Amino acid sequence: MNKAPTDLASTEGSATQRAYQTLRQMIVTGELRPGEKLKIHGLKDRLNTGASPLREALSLLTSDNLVERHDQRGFTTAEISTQNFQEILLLRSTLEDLALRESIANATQEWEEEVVLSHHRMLRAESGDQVVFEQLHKAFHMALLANAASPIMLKYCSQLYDLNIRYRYLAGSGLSYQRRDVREEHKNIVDAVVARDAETASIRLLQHYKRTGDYLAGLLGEGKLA
Amino acid sequence: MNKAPTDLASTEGSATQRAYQTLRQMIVTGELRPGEKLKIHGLKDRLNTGASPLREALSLLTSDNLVERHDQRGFTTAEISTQNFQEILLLRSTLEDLALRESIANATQEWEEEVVLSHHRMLRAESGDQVVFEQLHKAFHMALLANAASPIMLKYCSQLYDLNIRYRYLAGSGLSYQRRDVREEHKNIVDAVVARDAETASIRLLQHYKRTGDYLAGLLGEGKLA
DNA sequence: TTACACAGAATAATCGATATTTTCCGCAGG
DNA sequence: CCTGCGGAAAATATCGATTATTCTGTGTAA
Repeated sequence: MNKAPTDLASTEGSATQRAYQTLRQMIVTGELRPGEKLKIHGLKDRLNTGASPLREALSLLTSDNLVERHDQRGFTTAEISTQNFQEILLLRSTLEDLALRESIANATQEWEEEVVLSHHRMLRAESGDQVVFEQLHKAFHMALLANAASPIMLKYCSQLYDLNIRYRYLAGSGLSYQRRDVREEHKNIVDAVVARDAETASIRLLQHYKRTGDYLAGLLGEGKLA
Repeated sequence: MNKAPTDLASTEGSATQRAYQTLRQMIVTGELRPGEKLKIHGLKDRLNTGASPLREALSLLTSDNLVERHDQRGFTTAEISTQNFQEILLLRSTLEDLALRESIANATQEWEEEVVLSHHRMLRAESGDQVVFEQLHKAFHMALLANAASPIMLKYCSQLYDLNIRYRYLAGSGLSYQRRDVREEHKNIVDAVVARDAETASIRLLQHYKRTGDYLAGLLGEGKLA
């Protein structure tokens, strides 16, 4: 049980890169609470790395809206609020709608196969570790959009996805009972994509977001976020 | 004549913050060319600051899509391309449309006055220094959106604005002949805002972007970007 | 001629120590 | 009781030097 939280990929990539991945994961999963102060010294020990890579990693996370930088008084994780959540939902819906349509407009066989594959992988991991599942879930959703030749938009979508999933983690796993509906929704999206029906695919994707969004917003409103 | 290019606000704020502002300006105005390698050592001298603040500033710029980070082989400024330009234009149009409508929906007297003021300030600086004018131009456009209670969206709009204006700088000042039309367009947008007519304001704003966009895209296509 | 390997130089990344700034707490004065 | 003012303690930010990595050019062998 004493695997340090930073052991992922012990020496792969730069120290900055490792710190970045680790911190991002810790924030998204709620291991670092919203609004929590991120003290350099403390994290230095926890991730056993130097201050420079740490600060760099935190700077990178700032642009992902996961960390706030307060000049001369350090870093904190981003706060949460219903407003923030609603904004993320709106932006996500807007941008993913665009991206999905572009993706379908450029449809190729490789891309279609990649969508099917990532969907399958996600299904297979459904009963396993939540963190693994969520990674594959993200991979699936990004695969839907990946065929859009718009790097900035995809980057935004990825960021917004993480911001959104953070709320899901904070809500705990009490939402697994929905799994069955969600599964059906995913399946329907894939079907529409394979049929190259952008209109239907988009409507289904947005509904999918709206539903889980409403559910989470409900929890948020009740102050039930852990 | 000794003032280094970094002397702006000699000791105001942190070294990181200063480096960030300076570098951003240098990239946006084209003083640092697209795709140019950003060597830490060289910049250290130019901005006379240490390596740590520099790296941090570059990390921050990465999230603004102005700098690319290549793990273990340094930083470069972002490349330009017509695709990139078109993507920026599309995202900008989409997001600013949303933001402007929200802004108008929340309209207050203070906000309205702020719009009028920033418009006036921009007009006044029209014949002065290009850099000053561009700053006020940005201030005006951001003022239009500022009443939207959506921080992430505003951040994206600000980033996209800078990415866009970079192309304008790269195209040189050969576009000043349009000034008169643009002036009229600005005026019309302000009028629609004051009238709280979201539909008209949005249409005018998007047309405004489309026009300057088409013009710049034309230059880009001809390879005329300095 | 091309492919490969290697050494040396250049550059990036990181660390440890120092300087600077903020925060916190107790105390005096209103 | 509240407010404002030091001054120590903590934390941040920065620097200079060290370490690790990548790049470059040259020579050798197939």
